[in-house]
Amino acid sequence: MRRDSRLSGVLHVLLHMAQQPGPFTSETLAKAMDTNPVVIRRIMAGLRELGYVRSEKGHGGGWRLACDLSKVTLRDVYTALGSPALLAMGNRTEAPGCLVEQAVNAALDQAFHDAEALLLSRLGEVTLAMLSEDFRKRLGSRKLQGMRAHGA
Amino acid sequence: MRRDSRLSGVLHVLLHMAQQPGPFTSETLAKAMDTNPVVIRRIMAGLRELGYVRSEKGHGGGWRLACDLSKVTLRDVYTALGSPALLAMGNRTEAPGCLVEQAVNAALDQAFHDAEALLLSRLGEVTLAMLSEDFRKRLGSRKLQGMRAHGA
DNA sequence: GTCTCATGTAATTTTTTATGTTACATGATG
DNA sequence: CATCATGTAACATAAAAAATTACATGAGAC
Repeated sequence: MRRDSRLSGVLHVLLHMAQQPGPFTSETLAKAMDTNPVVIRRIMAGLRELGYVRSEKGHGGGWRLACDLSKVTLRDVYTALGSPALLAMGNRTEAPGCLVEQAVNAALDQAFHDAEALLLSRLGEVTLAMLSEDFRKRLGSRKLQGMRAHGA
Repeated sequence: MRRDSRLSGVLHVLLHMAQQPGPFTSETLAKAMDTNPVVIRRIMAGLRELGYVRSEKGHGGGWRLACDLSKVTLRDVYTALGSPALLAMGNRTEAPGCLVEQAVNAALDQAFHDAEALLLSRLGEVTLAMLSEDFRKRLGSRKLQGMRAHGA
């Protein structure tokens, strides 16, 4: 099963943008994510509709954060992507006339629903600000490591 | 994201087999599941290795249940399929040198892991016998409905 | 024995969907 | 008005599940 990495990707972009003020062109972001500018625009379009980012055309244009990072959760970002499927498994067929199928679907749906609810709940607990904070902490650690490696 | 329906499919087959003793040919099962006999054999192969079903060649051959339905959980069946991916989303890349990527992955992995654990736990709570029981209950309801429809 | 039936499995094709790419329109700035 | 950047549609690519084809193997039936 191929796994959808758009959420991971867009979070990556947003955190990079949180480190510097300036506007970022799709091309710049695409290079940082090792993908294509059009892919960036496609992903960011959903975020813009919800007001998380802004875009400007022409000279000096590009993408800019337009939200309070402490107010936006990973779940919000997920929603901005169009709420793609969370689970890799599904029922063989909806609208089953077969009673066996109904029994199977009922059992699986229950388990699937619980797992999705938990996942969404977890995503709702983490804000972009928390991620950014985590990133800075890691940055600090790496700097220390580097100093130790050079004999400081 | 295309959703893997093998678990749903194989449960369907097993429950159908639980309703009658006789051996079932791959072709019969395939027809009931509206798929191809080879797909059935492929799916059942994993179950056979774990001893949940047996197969016999030649005249009068076919597939037969070989386990106590009350001892086999949906999680066991899932494992027999080779434990395919449960979640439709994943990290953009493993082994990330980028610290932003590390921060993002850490947050997502936590949420993903929790959801997977819950799903597996739920699947482990349901046995094939329970599903079979649920099916019979539904069968009873439908019969009653039919009788009412005919004015009984 | 050999004919038929059924599984066992490799190889190939189809289908679906995320992703990548090309092309061109629109708008903003110097 | 020339350049830069987004906005999109249209098309190409890639990966994986599913379906299909083809043929080998083994087990009764006659």
